[in-house]
Amino acid sequence: MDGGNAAAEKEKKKEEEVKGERTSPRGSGRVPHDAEKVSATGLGDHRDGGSSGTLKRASPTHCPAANGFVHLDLRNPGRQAEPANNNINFRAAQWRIAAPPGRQPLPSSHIPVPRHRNPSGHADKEVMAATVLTSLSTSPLVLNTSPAVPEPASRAWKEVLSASYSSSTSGNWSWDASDQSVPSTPSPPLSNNVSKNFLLSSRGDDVIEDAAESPHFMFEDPIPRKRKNSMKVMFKCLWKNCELVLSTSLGIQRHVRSAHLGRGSDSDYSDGEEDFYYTEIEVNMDSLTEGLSSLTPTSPTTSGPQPVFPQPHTSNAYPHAANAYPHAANAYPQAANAYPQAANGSNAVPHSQNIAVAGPHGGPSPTLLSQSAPSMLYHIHTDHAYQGPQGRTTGERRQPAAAASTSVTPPPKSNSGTRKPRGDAKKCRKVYGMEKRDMWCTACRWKKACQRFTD
DNA sequence: CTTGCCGGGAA
DNA sequence: TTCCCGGCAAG
Repeated sequence: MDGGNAAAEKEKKKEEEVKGERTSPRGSGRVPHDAEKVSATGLGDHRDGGSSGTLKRASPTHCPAANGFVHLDLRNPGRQAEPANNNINFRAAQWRIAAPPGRQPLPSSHIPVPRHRNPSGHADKEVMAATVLTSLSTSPLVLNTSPAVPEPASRAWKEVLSASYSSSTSGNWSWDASDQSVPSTPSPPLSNNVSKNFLLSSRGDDVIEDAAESPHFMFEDPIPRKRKNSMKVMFKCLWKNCELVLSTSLGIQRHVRSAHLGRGSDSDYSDGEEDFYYTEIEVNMDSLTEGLSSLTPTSPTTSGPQPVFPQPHTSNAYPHAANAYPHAANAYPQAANAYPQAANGSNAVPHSQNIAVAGPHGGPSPTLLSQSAPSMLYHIHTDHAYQGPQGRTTGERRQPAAAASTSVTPPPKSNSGTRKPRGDAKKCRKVYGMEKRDMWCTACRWKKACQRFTD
């Protein structure tokens, strides 16, 4: 009898204790819970300090807008086969020194990535135009900062271009104030539409395509940053029955050329006719990603082939990949190692094969995609990938490289919906009360589903 | 608020 | 495996 009472009392006490404790976390819902878990697993390095710290170390300034462009620089060190651990310092130095002496293959730190990718004449044209535009909007002085190094012509303009980029967006690397004394022609912030479009249409192709080619940068930062303004400019094919949407004008032009105008798919030649067959549209990326998140509840590593839902997939798969790379290269030299895993394990890449499209607005049917050459589809990824940098101006959450390789999100409560509805029947607890807990069915005692009074 | 019980940890 | 409990979510 003692025992029983004691036990009951104890229980009661406990229960009360619990209650007392319970009230406080109330309302916080799952968030803290999950957050806690995340951090516990080491997945969520949600401290800004930690994450951006690495980046900061590499960059002389903390200019947030730089994100989008850092990667341009990052790649060079790699190419030059610099020791990984030297990268940071080396790069930092480069940023300060406009024109390093000697015959560095790539004297300027901001030399754009585009390696030996086959330069399409068209792209050149476009970039040239972009260059002009850019130079118009930035100080001429800035252009001078780009060291005149004997290089192939193509490289020359690229340099100029990149110089402009750097100055107009992340203009304060090191030579900022001193060099550019042209306040009257303020460089457009990265976030504004002009530069955004600009990025998408011209440079986007250039760089992003590269990103696709060298995927080592597509790891890390599995947590897609929140885009504030998630409207994205896309290019939609107007050809009848073809609603292909690509994220780059170049891409859409190629598509039109090859798919509809019957030109060689790789033909560089453009007579401008394509322009009539596509239009610009705005797509709300948020809804895309939202859709995605609900569609891909499981981690890529474990999931098998998934139902094809191309649209959302694209949008999501790439954002983080993209964000990843700007700092990835320097922050995590070993990142390259991590990547292979990601590439193999995750199905992000495979999936993307037929994406290409579609806004949330009940977009084009997937079938249409098949019309377009697969190669086209690349553009969209890359572009999406590129989205990342734009949206993040403040520090964003990053994850250790290791975690990045596995999955994007912590295994979601996959079957949270399966929780069985509460029955009407009174359970042991209610029937017997706390005092007679020993009369409860074991399940009830264990806070499991009651076995005695089932529904 | 109370109650049922899932998910997961400890013994 | 058994037992326990934090905490979510329905009511």
